Amino acid sequence: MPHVHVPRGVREHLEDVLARTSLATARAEDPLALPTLLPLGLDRCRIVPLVHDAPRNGAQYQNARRRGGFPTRRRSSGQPHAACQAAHSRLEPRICYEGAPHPGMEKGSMSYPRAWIEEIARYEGQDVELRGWLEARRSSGKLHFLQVRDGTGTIQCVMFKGDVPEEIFEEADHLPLESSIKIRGTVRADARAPIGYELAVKEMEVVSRALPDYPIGRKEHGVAFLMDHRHLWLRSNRQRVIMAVRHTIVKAIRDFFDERGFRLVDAPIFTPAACEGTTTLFEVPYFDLGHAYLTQSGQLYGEAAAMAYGKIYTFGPTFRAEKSKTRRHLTEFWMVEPEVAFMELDEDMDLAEDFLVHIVERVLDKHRRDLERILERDVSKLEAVKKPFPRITYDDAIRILHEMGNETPWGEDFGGDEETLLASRFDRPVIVHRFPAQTKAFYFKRDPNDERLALGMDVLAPEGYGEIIGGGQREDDLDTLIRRLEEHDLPREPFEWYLDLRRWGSVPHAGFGLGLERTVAWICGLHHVRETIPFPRMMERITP
RNA sequence: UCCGCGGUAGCUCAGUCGGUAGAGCAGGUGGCUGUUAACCACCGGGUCCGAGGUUCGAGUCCUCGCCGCGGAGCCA
Repeated sequence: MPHVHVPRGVREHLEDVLARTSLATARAEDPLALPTLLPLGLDRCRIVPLVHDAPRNGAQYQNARRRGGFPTRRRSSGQPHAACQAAHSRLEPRICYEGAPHPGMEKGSMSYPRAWIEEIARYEGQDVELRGWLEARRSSGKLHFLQVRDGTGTIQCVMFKGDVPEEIFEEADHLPLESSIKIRGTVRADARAPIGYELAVKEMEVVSRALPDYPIGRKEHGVAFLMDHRHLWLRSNRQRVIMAVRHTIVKAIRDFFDERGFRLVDAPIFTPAACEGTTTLFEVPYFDLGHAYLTQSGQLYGEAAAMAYGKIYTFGPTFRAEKSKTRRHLTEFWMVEPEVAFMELDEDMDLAEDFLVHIVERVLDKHRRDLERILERDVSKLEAVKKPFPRITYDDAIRILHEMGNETPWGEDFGGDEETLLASRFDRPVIVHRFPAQTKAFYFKRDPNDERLALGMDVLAPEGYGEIIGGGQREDDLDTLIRRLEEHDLPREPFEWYLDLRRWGSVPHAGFGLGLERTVAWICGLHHVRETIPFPRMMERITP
């Protein structure tokens, strides 16, 4: 077998879905890769069509097939599966793994197997039961188009007057939107259907009739209204995709570190004092000990863990009581923070770079179609996220800003405007390093070549999404660190344990923090981070 | 905390110079066998954010207050 390239991500994706379900459907970016997937145990693959795809890969597909590269499942009749034939003629191929029954394929009502819309292609020509919610209805007298959503997707169900009992047809005409239903019929491919498949309805059963006034309509809504109805807004197609991308990013983050041997260490949420001192903390009563604070960073604990286990990451919620009312801020957000012993600033930047490239690749691999079609994201902007990222010093950045007419004086930190300006000079994330020490927290190590500078680095996302990563090398000398605490006017007592890390086997070490919500907003191309988390917590919003 | 914008039907909004409160969607009724945010006809739907003021007359002008949104600072 000739050497063929396995597209990055396909293998991981298949393994991922196979771990989750035993019936997997995955896209193959490059049909030539299929033969190499066989050793993975995918020897029972078949090709199914994606009807709504443009036939742009048809020629490539045909070519691969002539070379005998495609495993094709045949029915017991010996005839190629109808879906395979369709794929052969004009459509982009999909890999479909046939294994043990899907956990969701438990027997549906009345002997119809239950199907999920996400995998509806699998059931073409078969009778199935869908369980979901009535999302929209278009009616044409003796013909209803019922748009049904089951959480994995939306499908058009076609109900002809003669095909169902009269009272069911009447019921379908008046059933309020968002009523929950079980609907049974035959899955068939049809170019007129929005997703290429539709259900020819034979039976419908109402599980719960909704009130007639579902608040979220088919037309536009204001942000405030939608936020008030966040619990219902999550049902929309757009929010479904955003939450799916968030999930993929979380998984990509975990996989990235797990595959590199990092230990996951959970930092506490209740902390005795400020980690960085300057920012505002949420204070909560704590028994006889007075007050505790909600963590604003797991980093100090991450450093302790790195001294114990070498390379670690923390991943959890973080709280900031800053009165920030901007599109980039939440009071509760998720942050992942790797920390590595014996690592210095340059390697820290290498790690951040590999990390972001990995995340973007995984999202593109899994969600390219949804990003383009539902979120209207320009994915070419994401495809540009390749190594190496430009690395500029703070001094360079100031020089560039001055060239562009921004007069930020040396020594000041960058605001949103400066970040956007800088990022606009590059087509991929840009790393800014070696900041003036006074702009950074007490624990940053100084640049041995210039005491005014801290060995910190920020990664600025393109397109004005701002700082998504902040990190750097930590001060590892005991006496210097004690001096820094004094300079920052911080109490020493709560930091004694932290100082211990420098008393017994101190080593150079570095790490960074990545804001999950900002990353999701950037990758999805969202205007505001509040859409990236199911129930955002903001300065003036704590419900729903 | 500061600066800017806004608050009119269930939702999104229009409302001219101060002169009887409007549209689309949603809801209801009827029509239509391939719709794609379906379409067509008809119907119901209002504390114009609140309080006070100017005026013959205030959704509209003025003052104060409340709420929301965006931005700054700070940060991921």
